[in-house]
Amino acid sequence: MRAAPTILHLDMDAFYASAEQAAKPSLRGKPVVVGGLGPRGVVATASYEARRFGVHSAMPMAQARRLAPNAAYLVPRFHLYRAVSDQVMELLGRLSPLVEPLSLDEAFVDLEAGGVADDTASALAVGKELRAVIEAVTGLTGSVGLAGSKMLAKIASEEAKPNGLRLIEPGTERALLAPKSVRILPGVGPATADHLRRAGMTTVDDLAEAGEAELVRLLGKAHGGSLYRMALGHDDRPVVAERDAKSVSVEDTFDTDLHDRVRVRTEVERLADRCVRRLRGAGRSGRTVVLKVRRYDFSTLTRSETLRGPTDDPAVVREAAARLLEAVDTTGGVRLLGVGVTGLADYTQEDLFAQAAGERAAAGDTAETDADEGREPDRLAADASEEAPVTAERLAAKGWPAGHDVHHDTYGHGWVQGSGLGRVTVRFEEPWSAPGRVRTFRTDDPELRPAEPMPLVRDPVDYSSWPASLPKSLSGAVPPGEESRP
DNA sequence: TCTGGGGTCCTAAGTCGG
DNA sequence: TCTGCCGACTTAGGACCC
Repeated sequence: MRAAPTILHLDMDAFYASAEQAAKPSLRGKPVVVGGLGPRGVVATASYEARRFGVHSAMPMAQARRLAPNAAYLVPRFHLYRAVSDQVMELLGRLSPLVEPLSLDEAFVDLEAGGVADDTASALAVGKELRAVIEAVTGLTGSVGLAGSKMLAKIASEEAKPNGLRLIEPGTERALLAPKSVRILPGVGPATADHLRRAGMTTVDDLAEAGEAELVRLLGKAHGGSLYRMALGHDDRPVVAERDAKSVSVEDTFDTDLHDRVRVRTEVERLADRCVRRLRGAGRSGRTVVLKVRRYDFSTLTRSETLRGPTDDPAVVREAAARLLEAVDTTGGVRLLGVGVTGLADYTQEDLFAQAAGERAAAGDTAETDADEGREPDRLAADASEEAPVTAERLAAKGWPAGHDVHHDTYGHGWVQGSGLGRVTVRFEEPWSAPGRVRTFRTDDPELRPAEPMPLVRDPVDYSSWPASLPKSLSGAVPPGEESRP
């Protein structure tokens, strides 16, 4: 814990949903839900309007639709969110070399390391300016928390939400935390909270009173120890600029459970290839291959195999994943499959061919069946015959995903409101236009084609000299007295 | 009509070599 | 030679985060 509140936590407000509302004037002020639209989708982000209906992230989409049947339901557009996120992170980078992104919409900044703030007043000033500049540049609002540690800065931004700023003065943290639920501490999820509740602890103060020994007894050395320190308001984790990824993985949940063993195998191979593509894209290789299987009853198991050296060879990963699958009982159906690689190393060219051959030989030694003989023909047959059935409905949804931008030669820029039965409904509007009109076309209308998202802000102010000086258009843009929201 | 996808960290058991 | 101990490593699973 440092003496001045110079750790900043930024959290963009309902990020995906807000970006969609900024891009689509007709959705502003309306409930918007972004997430998977398939039968097994969940909510990624709900706008504040949708939250009033009880919709929140991680909720099954079907449940959200029951709660808010009139909300707009959109597929996430990560390209757009990443572009906005890059703008925001670039601004944060001007404040300090120590910026730690947690996701597309969240980051810690060490203001002291950046030399832009060293006391309460300067930290507050930076927080205010940052919020104003982010809104001017991206058109979106974010909430800022300032405190002497990461934990408290994050709690502060949580309390500032939406669209606010909150500072926790060093020295006040213990009293501030005491009456709150244990759930606000990082690392306390539903399972740990339940564990603690059964031991009679529901508030942070209960944890502090219980003492370290008791928490370690309940939760283990690492978890119990760190929780005790957090309960006292102690958190000296540094802001870490770039940390290397430790694993790469891909997974798919299927709309309906897979029962055919051959199909399961081809899906595992597909996932292995996708995983390796990502691995190579990051310029890494890995030594341990992990297979993840979620069964029909949601029970999940993982199987892993460590190779003799790191690889980025798709054949090696594919074969390891296939070997792991052999040992898994999939009767009853498979809901999700995943393939991952851990034990990452910086990519170095090795004798991959020899390694692939070696793994094949090892598999031949231990397999109970003569899998090697049957494998190749099986795979070819599978590729030819096991194509997923594609309905017209699904094709339409794939071709014109809800929420994506389109251009029509006659009507201009718009976005897909919905599609199906050979029709696609488009609303014609731009981020800075008035709410637009809706028209329906055939899905094969030659004048209609997919389009790139438009920038959310038409005339970005010149902020290139920030934070040395604030652009003229922004000075005075911060409403007075907003910094202390209860 | 349940429950995504991408990660991180921790624990515990078992194995192996010294 | 037997036994115990220790550390490193592998594997599986669970909890948590956004």
